[in-house]
Amino acid sequence: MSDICDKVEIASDGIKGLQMALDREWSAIVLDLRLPGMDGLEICRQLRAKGKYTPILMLTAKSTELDRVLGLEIGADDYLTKPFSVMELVARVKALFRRFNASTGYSASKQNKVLKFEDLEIVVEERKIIYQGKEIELTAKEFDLLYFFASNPEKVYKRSQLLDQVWGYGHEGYEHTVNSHMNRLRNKIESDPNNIKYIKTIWGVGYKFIAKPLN
Amino acid sequence: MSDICDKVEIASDGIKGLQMALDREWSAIVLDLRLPGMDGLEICRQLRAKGKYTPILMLTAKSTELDRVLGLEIGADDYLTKPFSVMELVARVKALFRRFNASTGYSASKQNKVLKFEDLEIVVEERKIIYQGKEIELTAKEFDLLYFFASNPEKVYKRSQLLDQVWGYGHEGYEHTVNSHMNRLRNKIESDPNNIKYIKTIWGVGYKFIAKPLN
DNA sequence: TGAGAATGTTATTTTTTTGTGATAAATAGT
DNA sequence: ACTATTTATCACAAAAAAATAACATTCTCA
Repeated sequence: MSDICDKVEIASDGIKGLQMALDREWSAIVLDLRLPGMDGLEICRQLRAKGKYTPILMLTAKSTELDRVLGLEIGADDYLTKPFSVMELVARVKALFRRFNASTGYSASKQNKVLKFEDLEIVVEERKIIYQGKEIELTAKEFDLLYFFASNPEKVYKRSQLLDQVWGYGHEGYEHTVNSHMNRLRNKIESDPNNIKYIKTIWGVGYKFIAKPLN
Repeated sequence: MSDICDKVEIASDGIKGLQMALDREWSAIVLDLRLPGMDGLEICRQLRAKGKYTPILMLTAKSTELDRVLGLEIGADDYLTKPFSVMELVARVKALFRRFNASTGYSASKQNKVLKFEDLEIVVEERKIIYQGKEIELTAKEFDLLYFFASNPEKVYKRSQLLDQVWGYGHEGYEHTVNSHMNRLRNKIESDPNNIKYIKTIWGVGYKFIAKPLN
């Protein structure tokens, strides 16, 4: 989140959160429906009733249509159902910024448009990659995984971390699912298996993206 | 300003502003000469050089004749010296609208009135398309969707984004409504379903318009 | 106001993706 | 070299997503 925020603060319960929201000006509020102290809907309702229109992103485990309508009617601006990935959360918060703080917002999304490496280009907005000069089709998960992974070259990720980040916290699944996806990615962007250029296995730990960014 | 505009957006610096001006269609641009990032004159020059003829109202503190002439030569359509009253600004913007969007009161630039692709032409002012040499009837929603969509080739849009942009923010509706419309559009402009030329599905995400603009 | 068109919704079918299990290969420790 | 552990590979079935078609509702305009 640090790439889109100057300052993040967390309230440990609903009542404190409401107080913070009222006391100061925020760019956006991420609000869990299920909270100790005071219910998320109630907070939302009270904020709006008191004339605070800070953009609110509501998080919830319940995903029924009823809840959704209720949440939005009470004044939330967007809504995310658990489990969600960090990427998704960041994207939604960015969207909130764009919608409500127009002047600042436009830049955020246009930044980081293209990740460039030798022989590999990741065009985020177009969700496509260009490998060795030609476009390669990736599935949604493949793209998300590669994009996240390639955003932090040289950093080693454990499989569990990749699951958390790309599949979403709380996602129940096996770690070796990551293997499969890395395998599929390698088939698409590692033309010479004896000379790995991008996706390196860190034995006993996880994976590391090893290409140098060109921009 | 709200009495004369549907939507106003503000760029925080010159470079972002130029990007916004190029990315989308605007009825008019109010441009400050003195800007962080990129000079107003330069923006004006670049826009015109790239074939964007959105009406521009230039604001400036300097009021010498030289600046004025330079500003207009470079392609600004009107000019306002600080300090100015809001009334004056509104009046000038209205005048711009009158001059440039006379009959329709809507679409802006002289250029780009027609989006041209191979086998497909979108005539914005007449809200009609020409596919494979002959005119095809589109309904209102079909046209709006196609027009918005085709204005940004290669960019991937999620269904929710299309709903926001074409149906309007706050529109309550199902995402699969978009599917239906895309389906109908495809029936009209994709004569060979095995060889998609315009409307590509990005599985798990949304849609992308994939034809290359010809102008 | 009423017929026809446009649009939105629902249900069904088709397609694509993706998670998983089985097995093979690779690596590290002894 | 042998074993235990980790990773790669592959095929397949389940799940998810989208296309399609049929239906219902809303909107338009004569």
